[in-house]
Amino acid sequence: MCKDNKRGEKYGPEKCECPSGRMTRFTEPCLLFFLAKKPSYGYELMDKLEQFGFTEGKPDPAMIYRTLRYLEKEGFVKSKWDTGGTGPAKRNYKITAEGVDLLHGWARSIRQRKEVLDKFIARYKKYFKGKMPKFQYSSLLLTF
Amino acid sequence: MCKDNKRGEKYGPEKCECPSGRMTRFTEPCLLFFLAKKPSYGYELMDKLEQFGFTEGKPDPAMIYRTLRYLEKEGFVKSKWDTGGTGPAKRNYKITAEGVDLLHGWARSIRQRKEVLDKFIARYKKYFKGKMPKFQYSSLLLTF
DNA sequence: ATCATCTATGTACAAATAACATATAGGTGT
DNA sequence: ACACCTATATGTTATTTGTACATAGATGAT
Repeated sequence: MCKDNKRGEKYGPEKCECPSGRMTRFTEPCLLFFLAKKPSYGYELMDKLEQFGFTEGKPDPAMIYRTLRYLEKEGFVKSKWDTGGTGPAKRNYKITAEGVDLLHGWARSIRQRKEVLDKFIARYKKYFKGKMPKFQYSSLLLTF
Repeated sequence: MCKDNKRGEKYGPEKCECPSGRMTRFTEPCLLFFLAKKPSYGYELMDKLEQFGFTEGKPDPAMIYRTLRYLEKEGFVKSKWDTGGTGPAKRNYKITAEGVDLLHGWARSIRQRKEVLDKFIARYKKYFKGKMPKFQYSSLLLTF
């Protein structure tokens, strides 16, 4: 993410042009997907998220733990303390049938979202073809 | 959007399984794109946004007008009152060179985002191939 | 053995973003 | 005069994410 980003604050006085670089609403489906493949725990899942573009010095732990506890509260995952193995105790999560359903819902939404982005990019390309510039906002990570 | 959606409130007491159906952070790039093609004004732009999936009884006017004023404050667009024509006066917006640059930045981010979504969908498909279910969360619009 | 470091989970608070409700006002048709 | 459509705008709340920090067991080095 752009270090000088003050732009998030759209409705306040700050000023910076770069988009904010969030992984908006993407943590939850990713966690569900990884848990669908294999039970795991927060700290390990944090690393796996890098596969989906959460690359900036690791995804925020707060986000991961919060999301996991939320998912458990709603019955989409279940956890048990795992005191075996090395290091501090881990909270091991398994996905439930409801969680798998939710993941399917997410997949569907993500596909729709992707199609909208495709459409945007197609129109953008069509309009700007030929006059593609060197980008000014170059080092941005994901914006939304 | 799902009418019963109470799920946005993830960290509160409410409960509903459906993703929230927002057009997260997409208004700004869309507005910039339309203005790059042709000067326009808020009310007209509102209609055009439906082309990109803002279908639910029109996108929130507050969102459009606030984004436009934000963009003007930062110099990405400029406006003039247009009192000619029928009906109340319109505030006609034109994109600036800086605005076009910002649009390119957005396009880049959107492309990156799209690639992440592609990757997610590919892995999801690979893992669930064969066992694709009838979706339980069926009537969702865009989630993020 | 105490200190630094890594693993692991978590909370509190603040900032950013979007949604919802409402206000204002000119124009058009009846 | 009235309803209705166009057009812009603001205030407040709800939702989501980010930043900072707290806790604590294990491991290895001095």
